Amino acid sequence: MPRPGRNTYSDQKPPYSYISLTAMAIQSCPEKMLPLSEIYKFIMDRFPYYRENTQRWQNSLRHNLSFNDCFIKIPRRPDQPGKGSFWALHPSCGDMFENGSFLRRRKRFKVMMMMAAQEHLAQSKLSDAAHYLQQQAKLRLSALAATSTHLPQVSSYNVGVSQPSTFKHPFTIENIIAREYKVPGSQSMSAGYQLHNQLTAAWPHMYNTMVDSVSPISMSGDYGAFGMPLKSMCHEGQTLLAVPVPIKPTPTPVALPGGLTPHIPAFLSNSYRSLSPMSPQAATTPRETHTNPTVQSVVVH
DNA sequence: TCATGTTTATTTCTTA
DNA sequence: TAAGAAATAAACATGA
Repeated sequence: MPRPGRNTYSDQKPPYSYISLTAMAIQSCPEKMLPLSEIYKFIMDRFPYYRENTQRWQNSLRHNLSFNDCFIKIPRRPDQPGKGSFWALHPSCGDMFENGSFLRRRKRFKVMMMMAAQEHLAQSKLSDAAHYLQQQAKLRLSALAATSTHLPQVSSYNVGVSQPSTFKHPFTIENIIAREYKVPGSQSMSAGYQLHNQLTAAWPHMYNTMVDSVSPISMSGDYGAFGMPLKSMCHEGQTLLAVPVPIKPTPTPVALPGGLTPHIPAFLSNSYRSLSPMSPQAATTPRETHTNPTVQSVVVH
């Protein structure tokens, strides 16, 4: 963490968007989910810039949480009294910032299922939308289960083991944060894995049942395919189909306005180094995710 | 009452 | 220059 003074975040706006700041906060905690107040606290603790004009940026941050599909709201359990819900990262949004810029994402992370359903309807007027949605829900469940089990491999990077075939670019949100915020027993867990646990813990009777048995899933009522209350998993009119769109490389690292060398917070410094042309990761992983796009990560949950 | 959450509108900025 | 992402503002609803 930079010390207060000139050219630090005390008097400069950090080169991170609210989305990335929020993602950092969420990823920094072992549970991979935080209430709004804790997200505020994380940001203010680490970025003095945000200790002022709190009303302004906190409103923006709340807007981002609601507006962006990369954030999902997790209701508190009855035994977790408190105000507001927990916020977590969508399991499929880990490579949002893979171009190295925390200021702008490659493409807005969008979840869509209703849109897909509508398109489906448009193409086939005879189709039954409810049946279609039900099938989508089944697919999502299968994919979620798969995601939850394979994602942890991703963070093997963090513990210094050799790269598995599922190696993921180090410049992902989970990798950015994980290095510095390793928590015993959780350092090898990815957001997706964590989310699985969150959901299991929060709604065991729904989640476990649904994952275990691919029985027909009702898309009506209060709960969705994740065993989560539907409203908490998707916004109205949105879908759960995660479709980050392919992007073009943006190899240049983030530079602060005025050509200053970015003063990287300690918990990000490793990631920044990984952007260096001399960095082994940067040198040996020439944007493999372009060819692998994101789109391959299109999650038909 | 206040924190939280949603939504809409507008402006600014970056990138193709 | 247009499109899209992000920032900002504001109105409103809800719940502790």
